[in-house]
Amino acid sequence: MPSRRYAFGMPSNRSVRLSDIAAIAGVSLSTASKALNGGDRISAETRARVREVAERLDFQPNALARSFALGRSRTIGILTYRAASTFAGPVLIGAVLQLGELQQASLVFDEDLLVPRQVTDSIRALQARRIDGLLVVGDGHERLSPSVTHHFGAPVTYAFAASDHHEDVVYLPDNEGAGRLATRHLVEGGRTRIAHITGSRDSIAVRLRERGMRTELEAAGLTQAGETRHGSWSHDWGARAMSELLDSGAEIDAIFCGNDHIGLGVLEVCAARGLRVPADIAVVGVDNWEGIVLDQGIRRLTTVDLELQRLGRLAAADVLSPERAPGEHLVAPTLVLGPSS
Amino acid sequence: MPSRRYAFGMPSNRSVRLSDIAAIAGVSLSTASKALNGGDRISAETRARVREVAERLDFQPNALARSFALGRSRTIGILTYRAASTFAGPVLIGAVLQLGELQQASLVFDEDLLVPRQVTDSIRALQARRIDGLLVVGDGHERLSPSVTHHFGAPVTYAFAASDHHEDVVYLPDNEGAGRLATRHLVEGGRTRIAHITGSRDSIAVRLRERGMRTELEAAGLTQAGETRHGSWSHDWGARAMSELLDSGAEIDAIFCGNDHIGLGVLEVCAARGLRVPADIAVVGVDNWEGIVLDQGIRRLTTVDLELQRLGRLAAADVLSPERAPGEHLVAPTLVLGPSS
DNA sequence: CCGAACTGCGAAACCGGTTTCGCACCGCAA
DNA sequence: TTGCGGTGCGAAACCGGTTTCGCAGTTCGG
Repeated sequence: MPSRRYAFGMPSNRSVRLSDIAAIAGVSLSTASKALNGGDRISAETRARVREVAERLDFQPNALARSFALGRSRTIGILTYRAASTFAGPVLIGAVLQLGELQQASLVFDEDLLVPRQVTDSIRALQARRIDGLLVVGDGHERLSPSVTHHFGAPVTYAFAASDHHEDVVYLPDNEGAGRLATRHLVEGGRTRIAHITGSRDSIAVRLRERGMRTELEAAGLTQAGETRHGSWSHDWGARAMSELLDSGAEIDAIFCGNDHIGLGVLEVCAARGLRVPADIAVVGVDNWEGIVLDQGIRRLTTVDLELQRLGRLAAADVLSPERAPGEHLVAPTLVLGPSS
Repeated sequence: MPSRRYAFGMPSNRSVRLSDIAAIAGVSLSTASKALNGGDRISAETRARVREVAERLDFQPNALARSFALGRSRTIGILTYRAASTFAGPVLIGAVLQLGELQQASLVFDEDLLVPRQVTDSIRALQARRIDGLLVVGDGHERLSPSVTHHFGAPVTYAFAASDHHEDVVYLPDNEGAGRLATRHLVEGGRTRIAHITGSRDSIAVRLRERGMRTELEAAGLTQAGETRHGSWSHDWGARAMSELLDSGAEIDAIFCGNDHIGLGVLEVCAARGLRVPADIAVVGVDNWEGIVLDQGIRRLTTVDLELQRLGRLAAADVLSPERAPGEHLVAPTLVLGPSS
């Protein structure tokens, strides 16, 4: 961002109104409005004349007046649950950026969806602002979000949150697809002895990723190398599980890790034991924890990106879409290649 | 988020208007307005009666009509430069959450501030929406952002961006303070031989953090252990620099790392060489890359959090503040304790 | 040649608040 | 009693668009 000023007019003390355009073009207010908004029952010449004048005077209709007249605020409400968290953050950013591209403002309330009193207040505030739609951003689909759809006349979409009402429109990451994608990548790389180290069995995401792995292994006619090792999402767990796995004498040529913390722990053990990655062992994680890498040489792990930001964008676009399909929409994950496979 | 519905009224097909309140309370529109908005020249009894009616009918003034009448959109524009990046993201999230708490909508345009054409379009769109203020979110203060302040009648604040106009209101992380904070923490822990491994000398942040370290060392009557090692922000560089440092035979009991990638690389080398952390060597990073840790046992590094989200909040609140002080505002970093010190 | 249908345009209502300003009424001092 | 300032309230203007509907003029078919 080098120093630079943009050639651009100062904001005039009194902005151009539609009535100014009408007067100069020699037509009435209603005709000018129709000319600019593409209404019918107007001659081509008149339309052209009005548009020419509007262009010349750099007419920008007052969005406030327009919103008032049309009853549409061009604002989408966003109800988040711990938006600052690692995973909800990208969803929120994607949503807000997408809405901006669609010229929609975002009104974000971050509430604990567990506290009805707070949610009630937020809902009232959103209703008063006459929002054109609502996006509910959760914290994954480990738990169900209470449906708020029935409070609004405007469309409601759930992102990264499983609503407890099955007719709601819901966008979720495809965890099972992530398991398939990682496994397929390893299989296509010629790996045949693939182990799995992941988080707690209580997590729905863990079970879905496992299932995806199993599906893909079966499709390839392979069996998993040993039992899945369940633990926590931490680096330490990844290192410990990997050590145990190696100590057990299991023959493995690849590890699918439930997330990148675990994956980095696995990498550390490989380095310490002199195993070459990816020559001896390939490692794939999930989450793209290392993020968008600008500098070269930072990324260490091949990983599956759940595309949370894109999920936010899709869900936000959905709120404004004329055709909305009820039910769950899974967002396809992508493979991010790193030096570990 | 357990399954649960909120007791709450359906949106009525026709919402309550101020005229309804006025009619029921037996007063005129203007009186009703004054009663609710706290205007003067109205008796206490009338005010109470009107308010009671409004309360009873659950009156919520139409925000669109109000905005139109007052000419204030209750919307703040946000102009970002690569909002999806690792560092700008938290700033944006903080800003958006803060604005929500202040009942302000956010209109976000993510543009390449290098391309005047795009910025010009965004500025026009923001002007047309009659935004009440503008927040410009940059990508740190490595480069100057072109000032757009003069395009708007509304207040403009720069967050995580150094404007090229010195009278602009700018919020930046206190990188020098981060260097001081990390160093002081090590000194107070009894460390006396502190080395520094960091990123490229070209980076302003690198130089500021170095300066902070130097200041604090001098205050403690210490000297830095060896020369600062400049490289990249990567894990690999951290590991390599640490190995070289140890091979050189330098006596050190602490490392201040320019960021957490480097810090984690350093930790890995310590583990490989059998150095006990923090007994033999303390390590401190910057960025809080490991983020908000919910599970126990995930964090490995003591680090300095630059409080980017809080920076976003402060800058957003500043836009709406009646008293805005021109110039740079530095946001104080915080120390996040981990097992490495 | 006449009536119906269609075309192009404008007067006016409407969206729902806020704010100005004038009127009626009151108490109080001269 | 008169004059004056202050109080409580309401009629009406205003914010700047969109939309309805009616009128005049034209075309066209019978």
